[in-house]
Amino acid sequence: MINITFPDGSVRQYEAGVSGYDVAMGISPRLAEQILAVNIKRPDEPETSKGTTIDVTRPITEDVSIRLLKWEDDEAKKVFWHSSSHLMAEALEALFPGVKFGIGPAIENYYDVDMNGRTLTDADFKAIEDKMLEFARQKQDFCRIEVSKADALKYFTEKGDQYKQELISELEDGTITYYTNGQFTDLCRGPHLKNTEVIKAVKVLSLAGAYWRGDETRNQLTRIYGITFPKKSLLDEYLVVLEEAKKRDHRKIGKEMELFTFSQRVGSGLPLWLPRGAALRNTLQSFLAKKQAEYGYLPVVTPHIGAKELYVTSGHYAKYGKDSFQPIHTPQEGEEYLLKPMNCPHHCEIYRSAPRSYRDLPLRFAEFGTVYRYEQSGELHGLTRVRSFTQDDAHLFCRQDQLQEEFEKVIDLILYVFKTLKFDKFTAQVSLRDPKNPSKYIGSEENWNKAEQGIIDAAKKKGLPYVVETGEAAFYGPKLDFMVKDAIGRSWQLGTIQVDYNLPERFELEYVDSDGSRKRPVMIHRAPFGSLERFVAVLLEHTAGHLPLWLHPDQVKVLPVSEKYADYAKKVVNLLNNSEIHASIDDRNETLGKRIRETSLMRVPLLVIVGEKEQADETVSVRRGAVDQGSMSVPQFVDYVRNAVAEELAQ
RNA sequence: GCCGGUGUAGCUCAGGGGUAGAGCGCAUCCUUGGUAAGGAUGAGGUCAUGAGUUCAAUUCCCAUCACCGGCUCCA
Repeated sequence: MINITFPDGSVRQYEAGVSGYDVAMGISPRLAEQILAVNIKRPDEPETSKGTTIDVTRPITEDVSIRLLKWEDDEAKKVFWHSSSHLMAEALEALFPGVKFGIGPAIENYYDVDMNGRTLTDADFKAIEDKMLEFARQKQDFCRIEVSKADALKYFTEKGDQYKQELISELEDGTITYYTNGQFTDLCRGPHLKNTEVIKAVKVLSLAGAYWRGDETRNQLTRIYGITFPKKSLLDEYLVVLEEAKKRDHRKIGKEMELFTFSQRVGSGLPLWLPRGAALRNTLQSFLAKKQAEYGYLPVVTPHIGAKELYVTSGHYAKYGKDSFQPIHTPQEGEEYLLKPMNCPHHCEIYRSAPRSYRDLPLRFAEFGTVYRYEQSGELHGLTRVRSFTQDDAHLFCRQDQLQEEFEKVIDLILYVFKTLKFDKFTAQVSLRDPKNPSKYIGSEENWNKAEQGIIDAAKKKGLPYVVETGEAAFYGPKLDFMVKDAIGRSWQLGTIQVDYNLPERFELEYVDSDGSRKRPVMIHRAPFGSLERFVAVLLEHTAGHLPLWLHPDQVKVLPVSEKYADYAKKVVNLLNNSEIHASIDDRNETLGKRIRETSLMRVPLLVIVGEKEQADETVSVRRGAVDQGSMSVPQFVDYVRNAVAEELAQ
């Protein structure tokens, strides 16, 4: 007999070998129907362990704590979708004999397949969905089978599936399992559903190419994305959510709000900022510039090009020269210049422009620097990935004993920016070297260790929850990145802080220490927004374009109802302009309702209606968003707007 | 760069071998004291670009470019 502990703490005895399904059945048949998987945890596992998720039919042979997982549990969803991947593979094999399978992982809803030369298009989706549903209704059981490595290799060799062969050859004998459903057998660790019956709603979503094992030099497989649910209504809801998310797409909002555009003639990945977008950018820039001034940053300005030699010195040329915009040549001297892909080398030269004393440090050079990077055509994406973008860049040069404090102050600054803009759902990511690939990086082992430890210490000290990603470091140093998700859940890097011991060496940067000796400063690269372009994009998606009042490029609209009030309206505009509040006047003869509708589509947060019927000359009626604020005198109104902006900034 | 898709009026899109349509928007007028109001009239398009097949191409074929979803990459 074994003891099974339930989440409420109660313990029941069962025969060894009892399954999760049996346990559930003992409680109620209805529950047994609902559970998709079971999570078990042995008493000797540590507190933090999440236990192991297994098939509901797997025998349980020892004392465990048990959780019966229903659709509502994320672990159960994974099992459900993983089983759906197998169902899709079965459908594909039935429809297109000879296809070979790569990987259909549990965490994402896709399967990579080699279509054996056949091209799949979205016209095939319906057939795949129908076949999947057909198989699902057959109530195919998922059977777990343990096999030897030799047998497994033999099976997939005969089947001609080189991908599974490769996977198996890397596995250890004795740990290999198959799962079979219907006519389909797959190498798989599991766990899976009891049977396919619960899969009621199926949608094949999209196709993509994906390199086998993420390696550009290897075969490209067809990745088929899909989604399944235990109820049709859940699928419908999911599709609605997707549609809603598309409405928050910054490319759509940017067009509607007339913030930015692209021109085929200017070139792809080169954004054109329209007047309203430029106003938004400027507001963001001055917001940050003001804060940076408080933190002791010194604004600098550098050119958009630099001699090739500059980047040879920095090491960027060796690393990225071939994949960059190619050098600009001069007509006579045969000089070569590069469009600047980053500001750091220029700032290093500013540091070098004068002898520096330990008393001068830290020096913090800040620049809204526009940089140009040749991104592969397929990688371009709205404003989040472009070929010309403006970094809110700064480089801090400090002594080793100042590093920790400076780094922490940068974290404070970034948190301040994120908080003010209400980015509460960010992830801090510590990006370290890939220890398996040392040739990717420049600089000494010792410096890397120092820099990596410094970042981790600072993040810990600031109480920042972070995840560690190895292999994500820049080639010259480790990073602390702030990641934020867009409308449909894609993760983008915004703020970044990087510790760098390498560039100071390459540029032979020095300062004279208190004992008269020459020392090398440490450098911190940092950008709270990351880039204005990407930041605006994510900001728009987070707010669905309903920007905070203080940020809005068209904060106030003044709308005279009829022409006879035009003079008065102009007076209001002047007053507003003098109070540094943006206002515009539009005296086209249109109905008020129409104008309100239009401005709400434009997401103007504050609307002033001038010259309404019974109003005396000295009052305006004010609407904030959808809420009527009543009538107020013009000076009252100016105060009102000032206060509203201050309120938003203070929050 | 790679795989798949898309490119028709300001926007969202339909159409299809005989040089184009809808809804919304826009303009003018009428109606209406109102929060996405109604009516009438009208202006907008070398159907992404280039070459080809054809008596005839926006429609079919090919190439290019741009964009969309992924992969790879991301200083």
